[in-house]
Amino acid sequence: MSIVTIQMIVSNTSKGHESNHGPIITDNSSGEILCGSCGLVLIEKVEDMGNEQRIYDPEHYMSNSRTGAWSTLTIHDRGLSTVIDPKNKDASGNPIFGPMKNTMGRLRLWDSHSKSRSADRSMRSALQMLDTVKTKLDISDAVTERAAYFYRKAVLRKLTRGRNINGLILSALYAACRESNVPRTIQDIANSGNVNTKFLSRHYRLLARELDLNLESFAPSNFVSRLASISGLSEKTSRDALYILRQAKEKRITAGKNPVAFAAAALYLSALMNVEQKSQKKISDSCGISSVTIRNISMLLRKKLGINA
DNA sequence: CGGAGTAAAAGGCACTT
DNA sequence: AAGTGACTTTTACTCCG
Repeated sequence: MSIVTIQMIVSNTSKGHESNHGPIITDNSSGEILCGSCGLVLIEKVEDMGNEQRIYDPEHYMSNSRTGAWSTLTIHDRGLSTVIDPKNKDASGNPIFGPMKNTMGRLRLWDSHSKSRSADRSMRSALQMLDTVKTKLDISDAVTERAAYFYRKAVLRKLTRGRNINGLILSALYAACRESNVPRTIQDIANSGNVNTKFLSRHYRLLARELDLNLESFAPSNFVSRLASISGLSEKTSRDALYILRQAKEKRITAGKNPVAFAAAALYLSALMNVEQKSQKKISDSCGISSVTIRNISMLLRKKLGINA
């Protein structure tokens, strides 16, 4: 589909939207088309938003790409802003003197004011938070973009009014992780963002409800390698734990329960079988699940899967 | 101490009033 | 907005080897 076609569709469908919209942003995975200046979702479902040409190699791609740098959702103005150079030099590098110097100073001031005091000041702080947490938890750019997208959607729905920005941006990140199956718990994200878990889960529920997000919970197996390395368990043990979890999945006994708890219990059992026993308490301490829960779930696994350990 | 087990409290969820 | 009930998890405790 070409840009021209998209613009035709946009002009036909965007009733109530200003006709002078900015660059059009497309979201290939959800098939949405957003207005680049106000973020309004113009079209909800579009088929085949991929590049028109087939891509054979990077050079070929670059020579066929029609656009400049990717417009990114994770910079508050999508990387389109300009900054007035703080050095008092003109375009050819000669110093600026006298009244012109004062004018430049005033322009710079206005420029920075427009950035820090305008309506998107909160957007800046949100995206800054997103960036720090992304770095702390080693989350990919793709997932972070997705989080920024959710956040922008939340802003459009006016969910930010009177609400905590950190709560929403962190929920957006958690939602993006859930969607992309990047195993980060609410607790992980809450810790990195210096907010408490209850606060974050409250905001996440709000976001999920308002944006009609229906995200699957993580599979227990996602957490096995991480827990194994925290608790210092062997490769063999985590492989066996994965095997246990696969059986548990087949028996459909994991639904509605904390996936981390299942991962922990499976590791506990497989550690027993591999004679590198860790006490329930030790595992519980390192994974943030109570020893009672580990006990209960490992009992459940023993019963349902016939494990004698 | 490690583990099994339990009662009671707390938290979250869907649904109703 | 408060209440209800089914459900999961935690807290705090006892008992056993």
